[in-house]
Amino acid sequence: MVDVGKRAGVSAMTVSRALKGNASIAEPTRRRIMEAVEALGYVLDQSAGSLSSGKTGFIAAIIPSINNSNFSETARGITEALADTDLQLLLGYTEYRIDREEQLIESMLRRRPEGIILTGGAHTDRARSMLLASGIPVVETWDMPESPIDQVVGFSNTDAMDLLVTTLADKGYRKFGFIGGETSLDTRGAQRRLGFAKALGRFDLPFDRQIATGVPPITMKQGGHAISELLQRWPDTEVAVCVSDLLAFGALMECSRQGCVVPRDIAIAGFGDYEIAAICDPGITTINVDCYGIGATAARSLLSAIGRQPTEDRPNRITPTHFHVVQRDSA
Amino acid sequence: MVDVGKRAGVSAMTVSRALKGNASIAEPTRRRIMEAVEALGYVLDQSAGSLSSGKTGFIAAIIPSINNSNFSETARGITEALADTDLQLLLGYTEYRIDREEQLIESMLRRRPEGIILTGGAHTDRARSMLLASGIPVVETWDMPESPIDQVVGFSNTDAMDLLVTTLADKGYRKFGFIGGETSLDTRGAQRRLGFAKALGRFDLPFDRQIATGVPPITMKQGGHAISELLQRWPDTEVAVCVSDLLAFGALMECSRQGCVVPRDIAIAGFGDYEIAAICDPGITTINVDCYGIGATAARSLLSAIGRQPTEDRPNRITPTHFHVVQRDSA
DNA sequence: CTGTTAGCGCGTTCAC
DNA sequence: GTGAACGCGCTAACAG
Repeated sequence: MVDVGKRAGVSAMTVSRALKGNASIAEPTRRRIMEAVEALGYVLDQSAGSLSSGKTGFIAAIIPSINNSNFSETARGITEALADTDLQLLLGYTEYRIDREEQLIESMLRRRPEGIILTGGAHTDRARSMLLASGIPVVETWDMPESPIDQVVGFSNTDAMDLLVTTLADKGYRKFGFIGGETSLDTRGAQRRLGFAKALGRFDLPFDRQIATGVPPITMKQGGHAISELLQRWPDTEVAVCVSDLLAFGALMECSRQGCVVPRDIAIAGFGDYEIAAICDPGITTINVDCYGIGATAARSLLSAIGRQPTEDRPNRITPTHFHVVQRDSA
Repeated sequence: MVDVGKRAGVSAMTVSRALKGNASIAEPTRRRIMEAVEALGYVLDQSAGSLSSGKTGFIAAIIPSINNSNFSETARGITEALADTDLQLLLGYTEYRIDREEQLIESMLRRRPEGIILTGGAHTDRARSMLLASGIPVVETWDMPESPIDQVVGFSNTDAMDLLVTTLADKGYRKFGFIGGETSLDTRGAQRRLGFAKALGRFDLPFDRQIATGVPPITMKQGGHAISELLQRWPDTEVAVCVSDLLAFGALMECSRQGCVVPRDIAIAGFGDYEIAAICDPGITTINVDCYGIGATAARSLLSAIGRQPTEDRPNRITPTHFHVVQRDSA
C-alpha cells in the first residue's frame, strides 16, 4: 500500500481512503491512485485492516450438511442478504455431528466473526459458553430451542410434523408408519418423530410403527430399505410418513420397483419440500419450511444486531418462520 | 492474551506458545495457562496471528453452486483433505456467473488465502491477472483448460460426453437428441454438447436434435419441458442425452406422467452420476466423474504446493481425474 | 482534502 | 523454559 502511495505520490493513508471509497478525495488524486493500484495489481489486505479497525467483515454460518438442498438454500438466503454489505460469509458444515460443531465454532471464533448463524438448538456446553464469552450476536435457526442462546429464526419441527400428520388423519388415514433416522444424532428428526406421535395421540391412533434407518446424512437409498421393512412388519400400513423428502423419494422408487402403487397400495409423505418432491411422479405430499427465508431473515436479524442495517423494525429475539402443508398425489 | 498471562502468572508470549502446542513448556506452567484460558473463555485471535506470522490459514474454494450435489461433493472432498491441517476453507459460489466469480476472487484474495481452488477454466481477464499477481498456487478443477493458470485437477467434459455417446451408439442407438442449457453461461455444458457432436460425427450420425433450456442452474423441471419439446419436434428420437442427471430425471418423470415408457419408447441418459440416478426407477445411465476425488486431489495438490504436505510424489501440474460410464436401465 | 502518529494482538527473534 | 522488543499492514484519531 505504501508502494501504491509512492507510485501515486501520496501517503498510504490516502490510498486507504481512496480504496474504501467513503472518504472525500480529490478526483485527480483518486484517479492517480486507482491507476497505481491497477498497475501494481494491488489487492487490499483485509486481515491487516480488520486488526486495525476491529471489524473483520466476517459472518459465520454453520449448517449440518452442504450436500442437502434444504440447508444449502438457507446458505443461499444468507448470502443474498449479505450481498449489499461488505460482509463475507464464512461457511462450515458439521456433517450432523455436534462435536464437529463445537470444533467449527471454535475455529470460526478465532476469525472474530461479527455474528454467527447456527442450525438447530442443540449444542455442546463448551460451544454455548464459547459463544456467550465471544459477545457476538448469535442466531439459531431451523428450530425453536427451549433455552435460546440469543436470537432465533425458525420453527418447531414438532409442530410442523404434527400439522402434516393431522392433515393426513383428517383425510381419513388411520394406520400410520414413520420412517426416520437414529434419533440420537438427528435432533430435528427426533422432534419430527415427536410431532408424529403427538398428532396421532390426539386422534387416539397408535404410533408404534416406526423404522429407524441409520445415522444422518439420511440417504434416498435408506428410504427404499425402510419402506420394505415397514411393509414387511406391518403390511396393512396405510401411509408412511418420512422424516425427509429424500427418504420419501427413496421409498417411492422402491415401491415402484416392487410394483406397489402409490398412493393406492400405500401413501407416502415427506418433509422439507425439496425440488424432487414436486418433480417426481407421483408428487410427494410434504411440509414446506421456507429454507431460503430462514437464511435471509437470520442474516437480516444479525445485520440489525450489529448495527449494519437501518433496523427497520426492532428485531425480535424470536422470529417464527412459516411452514405449510403441500398437498400432492403421494398421500 | 495478556489477561490470560496475568491470571496464570506468565507473559503473553508463554501463553501464545502454550496455545500453539509445538513449543516446550513446563507442564505445571502449561496447566496453569490452560486453566486461565478456560476460566476466561479465551479464544485465539487468528487475524492478529496471521498478520504477524504471515500465514492466514485460509484455503479459498469457488464452486458454481452450493445447491448442486456434484459440486458440494467436491467441497466435501476439499474439507476432508484439509481436516488434518490447521487450514480453514473459505467457500464461495458464483451461481454460474463469471462476473460473480471475479468479485468473489477479489474478496477472497483480500483475505490472503494460501491457495485457491476454482471450478472450470473460464475466467475473466481481470480474475486471471489478480490470481497471477497474488502469487499463490491456483488449482482449476472440473475441466481441462487449454491455458491453465497453474495446476489443474479435472477431466475433459468433451471427452466424457464423447465416451457416453459412443457407448450408446455402440449399443445400437442411432437417433440422438441432446438436452442442455444456454451454452453461453454453462461452459461445462457447452463442452459436453461438443462431445455429443464429436462422437456422433465419428459415427456419421446427425447431431442437430438439440434443445437449449434456459440458463444455469438447470433444474429438474426444465428436463420435463425439454423432453416434451424434443419429442414434439422429433418424435422418432431414440435416446435423449442430457447435460446433467437432474435434467435427465426431470425428463424421466415427465415421460412417466405422459405414459411414455423408458427405455422402451425413448431412452434417456444423464451426466454426473448424482445419487438420484441410482435410486430412481428406471436407474439413469450416466457418467460418473468422481466429484469427491476431484476436491480431495485438488486440496492435496495445493497442500504440496504450499509445502504443508510431505510431497509424497511431485505434484504434476495437470492431474487428469477418472470418469466412467455407469450403465443402468434408462438407456 | 491530506498527512502524521499510534496501536490493533499476535508471532518472530533474540536474549537470558 | 521463559521474557522483551519489535513489527506485520492497515486504519482511527487528530492535525493542518
